[in-house]
Amino acid sequence: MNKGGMSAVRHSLAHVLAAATRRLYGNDVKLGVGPAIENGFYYDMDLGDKHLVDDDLPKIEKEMRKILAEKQDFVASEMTIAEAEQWAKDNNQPYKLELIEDFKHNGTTKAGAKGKEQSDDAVMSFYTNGEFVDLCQGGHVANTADIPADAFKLTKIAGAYFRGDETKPMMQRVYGIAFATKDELNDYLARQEEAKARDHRKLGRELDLYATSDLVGAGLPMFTPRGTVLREEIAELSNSLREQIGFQKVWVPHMTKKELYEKSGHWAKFGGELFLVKSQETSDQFVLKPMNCPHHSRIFASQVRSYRDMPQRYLETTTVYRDEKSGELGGLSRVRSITQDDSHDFCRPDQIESEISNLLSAVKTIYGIFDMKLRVRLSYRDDSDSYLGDQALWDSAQQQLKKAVVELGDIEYYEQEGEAAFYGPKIDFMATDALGREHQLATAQLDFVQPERFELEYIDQDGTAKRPVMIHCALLGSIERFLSVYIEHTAGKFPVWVAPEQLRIIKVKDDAVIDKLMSELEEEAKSHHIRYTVDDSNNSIGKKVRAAELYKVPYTIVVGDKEAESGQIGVRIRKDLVGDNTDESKQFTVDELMTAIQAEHDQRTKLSTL
RNA sequence: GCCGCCUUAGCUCAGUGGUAGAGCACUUCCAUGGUAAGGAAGGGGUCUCGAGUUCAAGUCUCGAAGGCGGCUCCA
Repeated sequence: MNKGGMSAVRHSLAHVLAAATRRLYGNDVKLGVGPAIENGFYYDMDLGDKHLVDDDLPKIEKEMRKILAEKQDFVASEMTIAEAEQWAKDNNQPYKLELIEDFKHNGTTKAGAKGKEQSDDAVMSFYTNGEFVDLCQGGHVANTADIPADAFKLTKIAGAYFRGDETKPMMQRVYGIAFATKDELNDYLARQEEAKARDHRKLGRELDLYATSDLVGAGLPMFTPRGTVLREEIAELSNSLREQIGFQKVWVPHMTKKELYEKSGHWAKFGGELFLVKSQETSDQFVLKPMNCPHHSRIFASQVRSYRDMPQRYLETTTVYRDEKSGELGGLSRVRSITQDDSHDFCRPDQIESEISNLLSAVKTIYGIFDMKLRVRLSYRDDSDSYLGDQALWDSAQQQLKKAVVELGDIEYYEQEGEAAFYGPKIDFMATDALGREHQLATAQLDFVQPERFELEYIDQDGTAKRPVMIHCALLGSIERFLSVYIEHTAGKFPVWVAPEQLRIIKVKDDAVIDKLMSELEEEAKSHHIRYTVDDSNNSIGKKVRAAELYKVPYTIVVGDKEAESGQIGVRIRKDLVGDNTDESKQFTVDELMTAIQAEHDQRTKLSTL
């Protein structure tokens, strides 16, 4: 196999997939596009009235293996555009025809791309393997026998608009994965299994963290006592980090007249996503707040601000409501009630760098505590005129952003033009989880437009009114989405400081002496502010230990005659907390145990000191 | 929103037109226990909802709601 070999294998497999589907379902199968993708390939097909279902995949896969065994050569050929058009018409391939037309007019088949008109003698390339002919740019293996027959698998069927355009017909996309060897395929499948086992929706149920109800509605999760501990510990961490850099808590109501968003410009842009609330008393039209910045800007504007008062830093961890399209909801990662750890920093233009610098160190600290690696993207404007605000302000702000990132040090960053919001440049943080997946969670965005729209001002040294810059920032993004990531990152094995239940006390049997020790343990746990539960149920010890294991409780103790006599307690510590050299016989006195757990609990406070 | 699949006990799931099931969980009883499931009995269902086909519907058809996968990766 030559260089870039897997890409050729995957692309060739897409052709074999289409060829096999045709053999099974006839040449009427209309073809869309069939590229190689990361780890695999897909082909978009339109089977007319026939709809592929999951059970069809093994049949197609079998046919594909037959084609591989036939050792078909991939043969390149060319046609002029006119010949290609005729070929598409003769073979009833409307989607291919559309691609050819695009090529004819733009010199590329890329959707929406603009290029130059092609001359009549321009040619397009075709590839033939066996009886299967396809318009194709190339990048194939020489022969189907070059494709490892035991290292690919069709995985799923999905609907996909032709070229991702929702005005175009919906086709059926068959996905497959493909690797160089069977071992790599199996590794990949094993990783998928691991991801499935860690799925936050599964763990959310098993660990009793959140619940949903049809009566409440889609995308509106509720948090159980355990889940609420998680939420609040994490929110409190974010709050305290921001308080350390001068942010102050504020509070705003959850509904507002829609005029606020007309003024901010959000009504025009996001109106369709707002939940409307109708007053039965007045004619006012209210909405559930979809963001907090307009409110916070009203707090800023509630007094005359001097340059000495700047910056004004507000923080609020609060829920906003957005009516996402129903198909985009799922678990905790996409919801309609979104709790943001929102912050708004109103500062002078010359304060951007120091403010950003503070926020950056808060972000770095919090992801350090979560044990997630961070990568930073600096998103700048490009030369187009789709950005609002003064060019000089943009230039200065972008320089200050970069300076703050560089001075923070020890963090990977890259710059990208054209990725800024229309209202200002921003910094996006990509966090990597334990399975190597990247998630965009924290952001810091500059905003030159809202201060303008709300006519925010402060009085400068020279007595004139100046416009502040607004910085939107969230360390976690949304608590719900963050939790979905964090649950999967930790596989539910939460560090002690955030664990909903830190200690489980299992009672062996009813007995006066044991009960006395139990009371002592409970008193001590309370005075050390440890989150504990007592299991005095009528079950076997083994079963009670198992229950504690399944809940991934960090510390479990069994209290019976032995403990009551010796005053020493053997502690079962969750495996990931002790490493490999498990010393299960380690004995503690009651006081040693409680002090040790409290120390673990307090670790967060120490870590989160900037 | 659109395409496909799914929805049966609190949970995970069997049940292919003819009397609603299992395991776990729950309750009670027995066992008084020693670090990942002790034993027995019991309670629990408008088969998501609505309409239709049929002598008969959990099962077939249509619609709604909810869930899952997907809808940018250059022929």
